[in-house]
Amino acid sequence: MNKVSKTSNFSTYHIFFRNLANPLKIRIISALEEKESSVSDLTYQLKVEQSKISHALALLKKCNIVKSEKKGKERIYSLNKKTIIPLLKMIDEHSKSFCNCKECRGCGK
Amino acid sequence: MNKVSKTSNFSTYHIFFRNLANPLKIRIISALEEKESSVSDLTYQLKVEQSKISHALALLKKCNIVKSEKKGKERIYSLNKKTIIPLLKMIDEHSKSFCNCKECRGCGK
DNA sequence: TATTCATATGAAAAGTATTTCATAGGTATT
DNA sequence: AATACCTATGAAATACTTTTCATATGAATA
Repeated sequence: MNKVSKTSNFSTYHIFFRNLANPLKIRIISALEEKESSVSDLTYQLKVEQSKISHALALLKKCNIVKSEKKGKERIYSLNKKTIIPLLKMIDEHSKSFCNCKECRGCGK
Repeated sequence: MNKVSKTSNFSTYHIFFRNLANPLKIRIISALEEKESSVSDLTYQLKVEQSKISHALALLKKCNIVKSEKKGKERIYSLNKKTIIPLLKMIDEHSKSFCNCKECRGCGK
């Protein structure tokens, strides 16, 4: 394995990026960027069924994109901003540098 | 849509991160980090069927992770290092900060 | 221009991830 | 301790991605 993967490995990348390749999880990340929320908060804000939110959060937590803490019967989720915000900004920059036409979103045309 | 997504959008993230959530595409990225290569080079280096490589490269190109130029009947692919190298390094850092046990690769335990 | 080499592409099959739905496990409240 | 509320979880169904395989396109060469 070469440079980029010395310290990490393919599975790590896979489990991490899978989350970011999913629109619902990105919506959750966006919501948590604004303010930490409980599962039911997210359910209400995003108008998405509770178990979808829970399943998604479980995967996000697995690679530490979010963390949670108990608060009574609720569970408050918050974004691990340190990595994720700069990372998404990088992609924003990246795609701004290239084509962003409606059809393809980054075709390079 | 909120902060992170002002300049980008869910589709952009999706198409971009989908690539990085795929082991073969990560292998291709790793190979191209070392040196630019033609499709048949990659086919040989990675011991992977040609059409798999081509399909993968097409998706990587779609969001400008790689670019290509013609050279006779070959097509030389190279990595758009500016974004991708720092980005992968960020994930390496991120997962180093957390658990990295064999079973879960980032469970937070 | 026929042939060969390199790459791309379409579509069905195979593989993988998410969604759905029913239900279970905690915690607070009565 | 019964009930209500909040969240998690398992498994089947659905949706999505990648792989496979056959073939097409395009460039070089004999």
